[in-house]
Amino acid sequence: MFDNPTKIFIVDDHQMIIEGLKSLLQNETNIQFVGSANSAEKCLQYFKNQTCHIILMDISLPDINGIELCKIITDKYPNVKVIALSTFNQGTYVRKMLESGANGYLLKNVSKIEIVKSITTVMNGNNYLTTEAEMALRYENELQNNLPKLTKRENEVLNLIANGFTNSQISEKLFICVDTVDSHRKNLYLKLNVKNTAMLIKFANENNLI
Amino acid sequence: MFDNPTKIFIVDDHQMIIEGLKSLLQNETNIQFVGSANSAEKCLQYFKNQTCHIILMDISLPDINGIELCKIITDKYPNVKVIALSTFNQGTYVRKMLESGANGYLLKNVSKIEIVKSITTVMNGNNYLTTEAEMALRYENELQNNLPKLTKRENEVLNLIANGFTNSQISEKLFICVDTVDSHRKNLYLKLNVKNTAMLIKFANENNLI
DNA sequence: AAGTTTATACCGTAAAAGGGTGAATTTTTG
DNA sequence: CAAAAATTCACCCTTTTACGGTATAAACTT
Repeated sequence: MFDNPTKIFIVDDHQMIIEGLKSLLQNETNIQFVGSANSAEKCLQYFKNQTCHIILMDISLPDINGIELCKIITDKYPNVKVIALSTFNQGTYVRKMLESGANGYLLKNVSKIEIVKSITTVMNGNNYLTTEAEMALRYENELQNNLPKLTKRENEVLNLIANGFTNSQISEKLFICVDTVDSHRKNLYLKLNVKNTAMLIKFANENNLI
Repeated sequence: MFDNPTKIFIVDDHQMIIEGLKSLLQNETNIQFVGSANSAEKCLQYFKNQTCHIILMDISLPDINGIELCKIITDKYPNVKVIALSTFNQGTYVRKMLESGANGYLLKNVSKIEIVKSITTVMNGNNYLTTEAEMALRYENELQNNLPKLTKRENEVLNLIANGFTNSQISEKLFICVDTVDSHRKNLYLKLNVKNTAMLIKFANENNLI
């Protein structure tokens, strides 16, 4: 059976990565490298006149980030598939890229075999996540579910506490009664399962609540 | 004037990076790629029988890290120069690599021109740090100098506070009077220039004191 | 031996912890 | 749409902790 080669475009601000990818893919007969860009702007320029099947797209770009670029591309050119390329394995990034229309997520320590596999998978209409990305995504979900949601007010109070304000100072800032601030503080302790200021701030810091 | 080409060996667990570097350097007439390894072990294997002028060495390797590998190499083979390759721009890494005998430090977003420049510089017997690495190193020094030293006791107390223990609980743990614990706490406030628990924990968290 | 730092300790006032209660408002949901 | 739930606000009271000075013996620096 004869297939047209899959046309690949690469977006990465690191020329080294582009060269590496090209080099890794150059012996694949059914994969054709059609171009590359070091920035989101240059990438968009390319797609004004030309196209491809799959973009291998770095998340961190100099102008706008990969998440935004991915949104633009998948919106403007629905036939173009995006496989995200990242050094970082954070659930947040994986989720955001998928929400922005990406069909794949690879880490840069990927092997040649896995790149080819991801391209084939995505070309067949399925999503491809590298094992680590899948795990990061799952971990993030669990984390998110276990973190109780704080109300706007509680978040305000938490941030003011973290910045060293006392209950009475906070009450002045928010134009509410000291007792109310104290209530919020107590609710924070309850929700976050801590029993004093020190634990509250430590927990909040570790969970990026402040 | 005729020069022998500089022999380059690359150590990186990301095949993509190796391919990229090879690709970037392949047109340089006075640079010769002699081999690569994906792990510290394979790197050391190579040097049992062969050698090179410069190793481009990733800091994060699967078996032992680049810092350790660099120590071993520069110790065993003093004629081999090492240029560190890192995705991360942290002063700590830069310092540790230089202490381990590296002669250069590049970030992976490096351009072809800068790689060649770093190789030339190091071959001429000088050190080459990319601008970002130099700044990170300087910043780290300033940070270190501006952080007041805490005494053993103060550190103990700080950690116990951060873990949510009250002064009286701490006094029981350390077999000292509550007032003494309180004094240490006050000294911490003074040294770290904060005025309450919340700020103390926030500061300590941000500066990796706990 | 003199001076500095560290660890220790006491007192008094202000603030936070911890307990409970309750009511008006907004949001969620059946 | 109305009931249920969550949010925001407010008050009271007691105990504990925080935080402001001040001070002294011990342990290091020089």
